[in-house]
Amino acid sequence: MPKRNYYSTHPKFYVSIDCIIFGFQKGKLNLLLLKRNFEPSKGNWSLMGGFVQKEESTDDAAKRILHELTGLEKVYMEQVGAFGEIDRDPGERVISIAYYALINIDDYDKKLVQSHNAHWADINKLPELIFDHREMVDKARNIMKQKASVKPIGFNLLPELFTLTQLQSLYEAIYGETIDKRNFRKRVAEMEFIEKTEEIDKSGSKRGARLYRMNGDIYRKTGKFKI
Amino acid sequence: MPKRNYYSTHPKFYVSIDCIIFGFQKGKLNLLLLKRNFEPSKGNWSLMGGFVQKEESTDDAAKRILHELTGLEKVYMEQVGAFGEIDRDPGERVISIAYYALINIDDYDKKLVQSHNAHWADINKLPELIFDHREMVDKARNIMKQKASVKPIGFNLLPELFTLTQLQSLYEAIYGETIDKRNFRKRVAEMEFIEKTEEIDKSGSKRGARLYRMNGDIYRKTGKFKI
DNA sequence: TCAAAAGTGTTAAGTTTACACCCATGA
DNA sequence: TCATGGGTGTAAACTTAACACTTTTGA
Repeated sequence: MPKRNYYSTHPKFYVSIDCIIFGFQKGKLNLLLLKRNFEPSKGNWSLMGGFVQKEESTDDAAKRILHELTGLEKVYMEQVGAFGEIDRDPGERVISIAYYALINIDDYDKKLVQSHNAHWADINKLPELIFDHREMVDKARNIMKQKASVKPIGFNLLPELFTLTQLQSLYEAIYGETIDKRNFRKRVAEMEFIEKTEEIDKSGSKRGARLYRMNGDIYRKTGKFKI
Repeated sequence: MPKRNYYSTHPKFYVSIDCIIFGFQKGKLNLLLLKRNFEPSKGNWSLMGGFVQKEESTDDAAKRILHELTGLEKVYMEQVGAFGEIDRDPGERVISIAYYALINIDDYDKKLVQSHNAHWADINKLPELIFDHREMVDKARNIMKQKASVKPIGFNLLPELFTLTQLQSLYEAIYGETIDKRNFRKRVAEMEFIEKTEEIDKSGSKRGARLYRMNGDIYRKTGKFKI
């Protein structure tokens, strides 16, 4: 069977990317959502999305689309999976690949985000989302939670320097449950790659709290992570 | 922006499915592989694959493609993820979605499998595979291992009635490590949905071994699974 | 009668959980 | 001076891991 025919008897599809963008602020996990200003489903809330182009891999498309919204590069992203129900997009048959991203809420380009009509929403109080975006969010959240318990990906949601209280409240938000402070700090103390710095953060309390830093090199050499 | 234009400015892609088909036999995990009798990469080993069609979801396409090879229906399948590198298929740009399947090696249609030139290969001694199929296999294996430790999906690889020795050797194959027999049986005994039957299997030993059965109804009501 | 797989409990080690008070500081 | 968040250790409960011998039976 010649090449041209082998492939060309089959149909082609639009392939899109949808991004579940996690941020962490004031003790809450948030998602960056767009109010669509185009059809279909104009005026409704959706994930940031876009179409895969000819000259890019799906991973690159996800990076591009995240960059278009946030201005960020080199962001931690993971694929969530492909969503391929026939009528998932009522406008056309589109197969979508979802990715989640973990960003530091201080770093992104606020004007760019505003210009896309995007807003942060508390992950526990999400508005209704278009299509199957809610399903994507739920799947992303589960995958992220699982991974965050076993790999130090959570630090992507924090500034470079953070207090142990911030770190704990991040993990409480990820797991959706409270954690014992003393047990938490005991575990952190055992991880050498969570380094104590000389700096003190006075913004959260009168007394001030020690700032810590994640050291990726130490982690890669020696690290066992478990929170 | 009118519907037709919004979508139609974007390119379309062939979307394929690749199936990682696990079977369990003689204490080993095996994969069902095809020797391709068509271009590209004719004569090389590959996963069973096919193209998504217009009138089917990607999940349905995966079911269809598995059925075409094995004759099986209602098989346990899970998505592994989308593989979207530009040159992953040297013949054409194809985005592939991988699924893994767990089948009982007694049940499939042997003639159909033969007619596709497919063979079982020990997962620890795989031949070289085309394209990015090896990467798909590795990812599928990790996902399956993780899931099998926490949900009773392993039973899909066993006949309806099985001995505890079979069950243990299945989990040893999945984890790639040996398990203590007494500790293993202790854990099994605590799971009410792994039911002892009245039947004895004499094929594996002179003495004979008790046969057990997985009871899905009991699991759904009360089940905690952890091996 | 013996080889081969089936079956069976106990103890030590390690991990996880529960729990309450003092400290430092700015308002 | 006091309200607020920062910081610290111990003991009990539970879970996991290590370990060896007896039973049955067909060849």
